[in-house]
Amino acid sequence: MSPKHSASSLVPRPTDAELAILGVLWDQGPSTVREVHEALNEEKGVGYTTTLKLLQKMAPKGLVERDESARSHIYKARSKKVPTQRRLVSDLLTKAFGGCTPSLVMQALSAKKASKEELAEIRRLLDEMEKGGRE
Amino acid sequence: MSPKHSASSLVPRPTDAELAILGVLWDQGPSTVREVHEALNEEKGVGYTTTLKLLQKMAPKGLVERDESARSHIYKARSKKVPTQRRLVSDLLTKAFGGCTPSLVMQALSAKKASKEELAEIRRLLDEMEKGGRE
DNA sequence: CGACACATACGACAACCGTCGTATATTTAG
DNA sequence: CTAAATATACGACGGTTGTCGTATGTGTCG
Repeated sequence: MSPKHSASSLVPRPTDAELAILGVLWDQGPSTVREVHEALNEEKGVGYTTTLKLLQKMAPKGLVERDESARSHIYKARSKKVPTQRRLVSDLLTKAFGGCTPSLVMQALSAKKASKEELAEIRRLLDEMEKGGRE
Repeated sequence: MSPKHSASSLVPRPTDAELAILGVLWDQGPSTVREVHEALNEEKGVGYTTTLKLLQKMAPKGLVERDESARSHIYKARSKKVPTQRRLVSDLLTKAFGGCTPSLVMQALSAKKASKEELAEIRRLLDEMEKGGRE
């Protein structure tokens, strides 16, 4: 009953670069530009001002919010991890799989071999799902 | 043994509009621009030359190929459906889920409730997978 | 105090995406 | 044969993305 499914499509879908930044923010929690930049540059080399600009552009979009009270502004993810993931996967589901979930799951499983533990985990999810959700 | 895993990253990842076109081509098989255009316009309204231009741009990228022997050129999907789907889902897996497959599967399942049949289908896939692929 | 490090602001830019208008060639109808 | 219909070619454009250089403000250290 509770109106939990707002889905809130006001926030645009994050681009690849934005998603990378959100990933850092989700991992590390609120961070300065420098912290984000350095976490990002472990992998790939990009200029500091690039990260800065990205974060600046993400704020008005509602993807992050910032606290400017300190000299080094603190950025904080505003779109939460799980809903964002769900949104992205849902998007892919309709655009590339015609809404056919098993097909997507199958491709996901064959794209990267999952460990036994992971397979068991998925099985557990299916049990939960079948118990609760009837169609 | 067989070198099936070329993964062939020469073909770029299709964009949203390109994916919609590929979807039509996958469904209908080789088609003229007009056929693609009209199949597409059942849903959304876009100009004929837009579809044309898209297809023209997709050819040099290797996404489609065309037969110009007839006056109305025939376009044919060059990137196959399943590998493309796998590529897209694999992409999302690394970019948004840190490579954690169960997490992606979970979000997929909660994004759109699957029918009992679909759940059973997925279960069957898991069985196959556990039988064949050991980690 | 003065110089240097560091932070933000912001303009610019090349590449790309989706869109369309228009020009031109070819087929077809009358 | 001429006119309308239909096909492709192609340039252009507005918006977005990711990139950076540079300007400017602000702390800090000796």
